[in-house]
Amino acid sequence: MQDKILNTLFNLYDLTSQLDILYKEEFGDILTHYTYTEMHTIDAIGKIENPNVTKISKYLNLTKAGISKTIKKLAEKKTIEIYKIPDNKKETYYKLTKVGQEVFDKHLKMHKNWCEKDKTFFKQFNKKELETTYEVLNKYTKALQTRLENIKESLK
Amino acid sequence: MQDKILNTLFNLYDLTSQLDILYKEEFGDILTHYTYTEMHTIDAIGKIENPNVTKISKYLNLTKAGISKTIKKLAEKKTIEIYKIPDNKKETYYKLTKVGQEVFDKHLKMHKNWCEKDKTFFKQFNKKELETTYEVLNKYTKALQTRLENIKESLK
DNA sequence: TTAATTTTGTTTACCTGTTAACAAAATTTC
DNA sequence: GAAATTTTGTTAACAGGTAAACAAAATTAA
Repeated sequence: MQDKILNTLFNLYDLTSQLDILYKEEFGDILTHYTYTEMHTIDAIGKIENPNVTKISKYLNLTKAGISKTIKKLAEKKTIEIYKIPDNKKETYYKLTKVGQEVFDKHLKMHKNWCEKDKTFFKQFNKKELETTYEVLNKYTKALQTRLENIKESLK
Repeated sequence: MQDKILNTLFNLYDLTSQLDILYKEEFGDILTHYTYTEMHTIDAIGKIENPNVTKISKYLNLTKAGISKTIKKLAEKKTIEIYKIPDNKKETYYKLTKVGQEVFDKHLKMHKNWCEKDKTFFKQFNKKELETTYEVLNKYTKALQTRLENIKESLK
């Protein structure tokens, strides 16, 4: 049974990458002009307060170098705007343009729609079942985390 | 609770990419000279019967172009050997060299060790709990698959 | 207030993957 | 058996990520 669970987790993992590919296509219209990463960067800029490269990269778990490049492309596409704050020559901030905001809204709407489907799906299970599933998954995640820490430690 | 489950799944997903990074490092020695993809290609060559580019790419869910490049590097490193079968000028086959076999064995050993830890971990749950978890995950995977199909269909 | 350190963001060189175009070989069709 | 199609594997151009080196600015320490 344990093997079955791990296998299913692997399948889920695999599915997610397919979702990634289709993700942006589901929108149609303007959204098809953005890659997966660009979409997420737009989303981050829409959600983070006074977003700069450092904050975005932390939010998306990507390097500053990577974000720096994506930002550049989005600025060229006029999806975002660059601005500076007086008395701060170091940091650069970004905000969505009108087009950027449209993309952001559509993305959000789509995301909500997706969550709605999830909600309907999970109704078939009772509280106990969901709690058990959560417990197993959560404990497994924590166990993996510990193993990971140990490996990192032993590499020092 | 459903949100908690999805969140945990996301964390698991994120963890896996970290595992990817550390994966090869846990071996030490010769294994540190191989990237994650190279390791998996070596593994595939060791496991597939008469492996060629096409078979390996299907096995690893990567494109033939990608495998073609990895193969080239592994051959340069003398980890694998290229061979042809008489009366077949089209297909090219690969096999592990002595070094390659060592890497393969070590990788296998490490993998078994990993599974052993999983086995120990899952002992804390009873049959019922594991079955419930499996059912939820499996059904969710299938539901996602269906959604994915529908999106693909609507894009045609 | 100067010096040392940290933070910020960019550029460079690289890695690993993709799609698309291709040539060569094998297979199928007629 | 010739022609059309499919299979096989390579290459080229590109996408999107990384680490490392860097300059400029801000902060901390002395």
